[in-house]
Amino acid sequence: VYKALTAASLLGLWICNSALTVSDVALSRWQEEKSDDGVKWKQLEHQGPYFAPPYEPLPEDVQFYYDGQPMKLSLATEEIATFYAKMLDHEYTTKVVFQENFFNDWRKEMTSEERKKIKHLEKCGFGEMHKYFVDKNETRKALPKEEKQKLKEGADKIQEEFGYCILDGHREKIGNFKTEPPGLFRGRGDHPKMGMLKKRIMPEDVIINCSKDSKIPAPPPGHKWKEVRFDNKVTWLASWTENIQSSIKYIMLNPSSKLKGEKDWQKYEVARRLKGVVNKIRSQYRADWKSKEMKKRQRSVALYFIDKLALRAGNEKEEGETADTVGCCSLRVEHIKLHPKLDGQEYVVEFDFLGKDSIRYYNKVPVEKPVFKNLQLFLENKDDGDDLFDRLSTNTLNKHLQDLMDGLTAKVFRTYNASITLQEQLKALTDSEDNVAAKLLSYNRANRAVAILCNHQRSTPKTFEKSMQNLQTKIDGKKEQLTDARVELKRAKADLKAKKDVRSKANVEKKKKLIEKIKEQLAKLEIQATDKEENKQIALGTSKLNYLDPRISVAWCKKFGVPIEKIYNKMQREKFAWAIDMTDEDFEF
DNA sequence: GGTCTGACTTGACGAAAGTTAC
DNA sequence: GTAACTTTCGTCAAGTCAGACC
Repeated sequence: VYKALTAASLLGLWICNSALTVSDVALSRWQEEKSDDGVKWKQLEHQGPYFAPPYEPLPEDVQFYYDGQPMKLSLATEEIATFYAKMLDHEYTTKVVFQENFFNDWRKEMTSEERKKIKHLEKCGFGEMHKYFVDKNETRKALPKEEKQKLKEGADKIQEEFGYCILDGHREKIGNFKTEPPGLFRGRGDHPKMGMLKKRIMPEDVIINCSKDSKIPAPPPGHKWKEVRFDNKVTWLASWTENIQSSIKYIMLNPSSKLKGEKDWQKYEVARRLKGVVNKIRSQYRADWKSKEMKKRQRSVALYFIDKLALRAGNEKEEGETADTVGCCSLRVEHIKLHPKLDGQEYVVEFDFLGKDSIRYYNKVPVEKPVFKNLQLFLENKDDGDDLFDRLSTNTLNKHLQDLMDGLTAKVFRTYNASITLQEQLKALTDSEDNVAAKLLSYNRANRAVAILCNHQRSTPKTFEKSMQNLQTKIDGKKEQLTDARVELKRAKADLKAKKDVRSKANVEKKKKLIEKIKEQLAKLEIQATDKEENKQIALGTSKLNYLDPRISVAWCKKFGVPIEKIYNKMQREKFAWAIDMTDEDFEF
């Protein structure tokens, strides 16, 4: 089996394999082989990144104004001005931090004459430039079909040339093969660096990673790479350091690639191993709630939260460099409230904090008594801004988890709990007698339970109310159709009674069928409306893509005769190709 | 142990593409 | 045929985690 797997993989195929134990064996062998020296590939060849197009100067008649007077800007200054002008109707430009950061960085790039003159942002007139870009956008949208086709062909050609690489003998799609264009940094939430200038990436900034014996990509004419290296222990093809946080950005493979697929598979296998030991781990952390060591108590309470509430680990962050957000280990006193009694429940913890992407986490959770008592203890003599778990770091937590199970880290609990919830919910909600639409509602509801657990929110779509209304109109229309059809059936029946001929009989049957069809359509619409309403502020995509073992979904589809296309779109089917191929209806997470 | 940093995953958002309604 | 709406997908920011170093 292992040989077959390797061979199949080399061909870019996924082994079809129904026996789970067999795939387990294949995986562990693969892991063994992979872990020997950390080698990720033997051969890698690609074209390097596709660079953002150079700045196109504004036409003569589009002007920047200062203090009401038109002012010709140097090219570099003009380019940065256009970044701001383009964003004029975005909320960002109303924020003081954004304005100040932008203005600061902009002035740094000005010529000394410009800097002497341009001293206040509020005297800058970007309006004409803004209008120019809005118009340009509309013109592009209104382009005739053939022109659009030409643009598309141009993009396809670039994708074809830069969008693929050769990895260990097969052609693989690259995820992000373009460098990020220059612009103004858009941090999320209350980000202290929002509005700062994100500089243009040049070939001189880029490190290329490929095989020694491959055709090394040529830098654009007149340029050089920062470095060319041959590191087969990492998976990236190119990288550069970005100037806002000085973090490294990478060009990597598409999720559909073998490399990423195998990694994904491995992730779910780790989560499945957790399933086997989770009860033991749970009794252990319960025991630790009574430990004499403060460190252990904090660790065990934090782990309880991570397990029960699917919180993120919560690494420390550098103050003032990013938005103030937290996860489990970085929770502060101000983020929880303890209620001995609340709404008829005992020992309730009220969480209120900003998590990743500054998404608010708000939850009132009844906890076990020892947890509550411990929290009271942790809070003693602390101020709002102090760490709740002052003796705990994600590092020590993960080291502890590693001791409990090989490969176990805090985030595995999120994967495990998400996947097991999906499996349980699907079991509880699916009725094999239902039609496909109703089964899909059950699937979405199961998916939704996970999204709620993981706190995956979305802002209500701008068109939500309207599209809800439209759907309601459709439903009303269908109802009317149904009433009409019923009247017609009555009429047809009366006709049959009077005439008693074949034609009238056929007509009655026809009307009956029509009613059935309309009823079905109506039910489908009503299900759609329910689904939509329940999904108003919940994002299903993130859990589907990152937390739910796809084999659960594939098995469910097979078991209940739901076409896989109903739950996974094209991209998702490509990403989960490994699971679609190997899973049969009996798969258990 | 703590800190720093490189590599990799996760995440919301919005533009583009696709579909439906008129 | 096109406007209106929905879905998909690319983008890039923001996390997690491990290993090096002290």
